[in-house]
Amino acid sequence: MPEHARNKEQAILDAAEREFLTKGFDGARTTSIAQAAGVTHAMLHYYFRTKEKIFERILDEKMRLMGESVLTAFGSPGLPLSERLRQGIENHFDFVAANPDLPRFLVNEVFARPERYEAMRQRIRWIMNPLLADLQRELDEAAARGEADPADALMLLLDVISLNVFPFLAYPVLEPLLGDLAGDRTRFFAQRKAENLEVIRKRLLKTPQR
Amino acid sequence: MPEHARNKEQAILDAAEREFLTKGFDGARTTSIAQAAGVTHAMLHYYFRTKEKIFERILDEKMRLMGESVLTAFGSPGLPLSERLRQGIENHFDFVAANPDLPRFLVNEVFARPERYEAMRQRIRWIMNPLLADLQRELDEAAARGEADPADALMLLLDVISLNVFPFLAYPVLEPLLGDLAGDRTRFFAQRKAENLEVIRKRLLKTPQR
DNA sequence: ATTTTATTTAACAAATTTGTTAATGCAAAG
DNA sequence: CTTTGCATTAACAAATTTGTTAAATAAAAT
Repeated sequence: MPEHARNKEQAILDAAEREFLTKGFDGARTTSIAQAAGVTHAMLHYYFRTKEKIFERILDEKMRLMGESVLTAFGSPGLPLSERLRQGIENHFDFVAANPDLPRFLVNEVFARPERYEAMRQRIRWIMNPLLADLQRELDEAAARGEADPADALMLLLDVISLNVFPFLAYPVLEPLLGDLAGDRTRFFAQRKAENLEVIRKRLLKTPQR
Repeated sequence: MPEHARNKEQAILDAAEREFLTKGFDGARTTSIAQAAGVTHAMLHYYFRTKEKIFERILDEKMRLMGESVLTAFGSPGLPLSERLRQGIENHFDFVAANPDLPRFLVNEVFARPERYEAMRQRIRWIMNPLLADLQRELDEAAARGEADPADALMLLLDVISLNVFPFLAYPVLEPLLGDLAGDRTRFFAQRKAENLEVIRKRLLKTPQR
């Protein structure tokens, strides 16, 4: 493929990513994408045929990125469990912080059109099930050694992801409540990260109570 | 206002709620709303002028409902802190379970168009700040009595809401990972509720460790 | 009963949006 | 140099979607 074409094709994809990520499929306009990419809107159809096809390219890429982020965040075997979890939470949190509109995009488009998601189910399993099995084994071993309470790996991972992702989704609603942190996005999210680490750390503590 | 008109107006609002909640503002079609309500689409404009105005009615109502749900869930003073939290988590979880597409709707529409939200900032503060202050006082007292670790009320509440809401947002992505729970939505969410209670309970435990 | 007001319908219109197409330019291969 | 194929543009078209309007109908008031 010629160089200048590749550039335009990529320019369109870049513009489409911004447009779809911020406005969703229904809110996105192919003319806006073309304008942002600096091409006539006929070029979009020349390269990608339809709006739907451009969208699929972006959605696939983002789904892959999201799955990969969880995998790379928590996939550090060889470390002690508590350290592995600490690093996993931090890495995952930082990833979400660097891609703050990714979760909303995926939640929306996947939830709104499950048929689009069908193709990904298998892939999600392939990626996540080994990680979950590995994590479960470590959790069981730690519990057997009396270092931690028993825990279900999926539930624990969902705890982490919920705590890491949701504050980014809800930030506009939270911001008026922040008091001295209001307006200071960075400081608020630093505090959230610490809180999430603490919550998960305590979740695993062995406690005789109750 | 005559009875039959009130009925049609209400039928339109009911249909609009379903349409907007499932498809969002951009994806919603006024003709679909009219059809679902059993009226010609001109009636929509007769009663509400514009699509935007119908949407605002729905959005306002849902924002109010959401704020109210948090308030009523956790607003039971007079109980011991741990019991108040337990009831709060359960009530809030049950509310989300009964309105599973509400969070996605609000996250979307509010995040996508912050200008729409401006009017609500003040109201959110009025509703939430007293609750937070009250909860903070109880947390401080419990900590002073040595019954719990110190905690920030807003952070704790955000823990709860994150844990309660996110699994509903992410369910389509989670479902392929559920193993023996796959397909059994009810059982999965029962387990989530128990997990969330446990996470928050442990979050407050006084621990000498670290 | 008549007038007045509110409700409803069908037809229309304007704007937007996605997608097509035919003509043109341009670069490389032969 | 010419031919071939890809890239690009401008103009167009079809479909959709929101909103309007004038006329018809029903209801309420006098």
